[in-house]
Amino acid sequence: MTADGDPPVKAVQTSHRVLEAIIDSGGMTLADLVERLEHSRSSIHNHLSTLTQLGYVVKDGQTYRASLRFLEIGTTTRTRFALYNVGRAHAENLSNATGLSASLLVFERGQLTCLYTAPATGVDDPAVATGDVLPLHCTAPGKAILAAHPPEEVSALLSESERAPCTENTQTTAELRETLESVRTQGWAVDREEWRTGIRCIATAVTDTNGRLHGALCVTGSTDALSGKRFEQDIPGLLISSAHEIQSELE
Amino acid sequence: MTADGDPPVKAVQTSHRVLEAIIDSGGMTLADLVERLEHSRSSIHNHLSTLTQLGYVVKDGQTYRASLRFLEIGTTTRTRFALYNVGRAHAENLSNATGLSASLLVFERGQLTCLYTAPATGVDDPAVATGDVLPLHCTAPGKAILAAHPPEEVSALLSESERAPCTENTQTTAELRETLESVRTQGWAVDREEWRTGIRCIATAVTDTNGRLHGALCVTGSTDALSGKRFEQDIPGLLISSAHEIQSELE
DNA sequence: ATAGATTGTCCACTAATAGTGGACAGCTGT
DNA sequence: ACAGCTGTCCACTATTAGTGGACAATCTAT
Repeated sequence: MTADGDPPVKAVQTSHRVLEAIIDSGGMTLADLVERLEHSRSSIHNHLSTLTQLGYVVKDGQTYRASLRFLEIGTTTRTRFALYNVGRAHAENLSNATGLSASLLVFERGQLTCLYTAPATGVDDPAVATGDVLPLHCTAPGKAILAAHPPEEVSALLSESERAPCTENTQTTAELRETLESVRTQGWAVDREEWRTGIRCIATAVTDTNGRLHGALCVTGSTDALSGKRFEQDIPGLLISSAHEIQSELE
Repeated sequence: MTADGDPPVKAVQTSHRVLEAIIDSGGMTLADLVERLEHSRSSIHNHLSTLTQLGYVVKDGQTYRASLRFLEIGTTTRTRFALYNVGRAHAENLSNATGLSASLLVFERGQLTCLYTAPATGVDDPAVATGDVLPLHCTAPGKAILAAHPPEEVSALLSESERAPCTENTQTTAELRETLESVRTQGWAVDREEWRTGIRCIATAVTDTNGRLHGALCVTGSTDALSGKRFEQDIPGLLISSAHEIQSELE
């Protein structure tokens, strides 16, 4: 899937490398790119002008950056997910009912990507925002997705992503294995500051009426907003019933 | 800018064509692509597996579709816009104050792209949503952007986009020219069902304290929610003051 | 305004490869 | 079992991606 080995069309790969460098530096100049990538200046310039001409890159003064084409394509792609179209309204309701941020997530290419977050009122910068990619091993939605797969596949799924601890609370692989077992019987997964300090999360997998896995639904909040009976019972109850509502509307 | 003529790196162009076909059909099979594009089956398959390996495309059963990588990159790119980071909260406030949907838009590559929409409460599907691309000549934010440019550049900007009428109310180019003049003196632009029937919109350009154009702010609603004194005075007043607040925070 | 740095463009050259068409195995769903 | 489509491989050739260097154009800061 995300196999290594050079792709068949190598020119596309080098354009990809140029793009990657631009993206995760937030904008680079030609000279910077020549320095970072192992290609001649003319070659990089050719790729830059190709990407610019095709609309993927924009030149701001001297620096090149990714264009808003990606946002356009991304939001278009999002509407192809039934989980998004059906689940958005339910995420809003869940957010209102709990006072927490509620997110829809999809498992694709071995990655967990957030399709949509209904932010809690007053929260301008939720921990999980639209477009964010979350680790599988230390987040509630990640565990919910893992638990929805056959146990023998789990280690393969984990090898794709990093398994590095994110906080001092991140579970070890052995702990995780036990946790997944209880997630399967319990029906929901939790994350107690295992990903980000001060952040707790509760999640459940979302399947359609045929049992096909569509993704996950989760609520996120600070540890003090998510504790005690609320954390153990009330919120999970609301979460599960939201997931069931979505399930009945899928397909 | 969006100049024609083949880009220097042609393999990237053909990958681009494959991607385009996939995107605006919402997913295609190999056979379909071979039929639509003028390339051999092996070649298209090579591009498909390259794009898949690099993470831009995903195979669902037999059909290829764009991946959520675009959403990830798109939302990352969005955070590089000061207008987004500063304006989001103001758009929320404006939406609450007016009961309408409020959007932030940016002019890039001759296109007007919506960075963010704060939907009116109860509206699940706003007319202008995040990632949407709007025409310049028949929308309020489009006119606001056009009016922010020197008059002699306007026709060049319009030639990039289509100038086709969208509804029976769409202004002719001559009417538009006069309108832009009054937008410049008045400070805001309107759209009376010129783009979508039943939809009205009011917009203003947003500049920073140095006069640099960052984009536009607009509110959108149904014609019955946007009429009379509200449409002529109240809403424009709120809009302009929101824009001034944003301006003072930019830079 | 001027100087220094960076970028856009062009060129000649070569090793590399994108693209073709066909063949065959593997998978999928009827 | 069968038909249809996909993944993979192959040999071949015209094309081209990539190199390095040169010069003009453009931008930036003094």
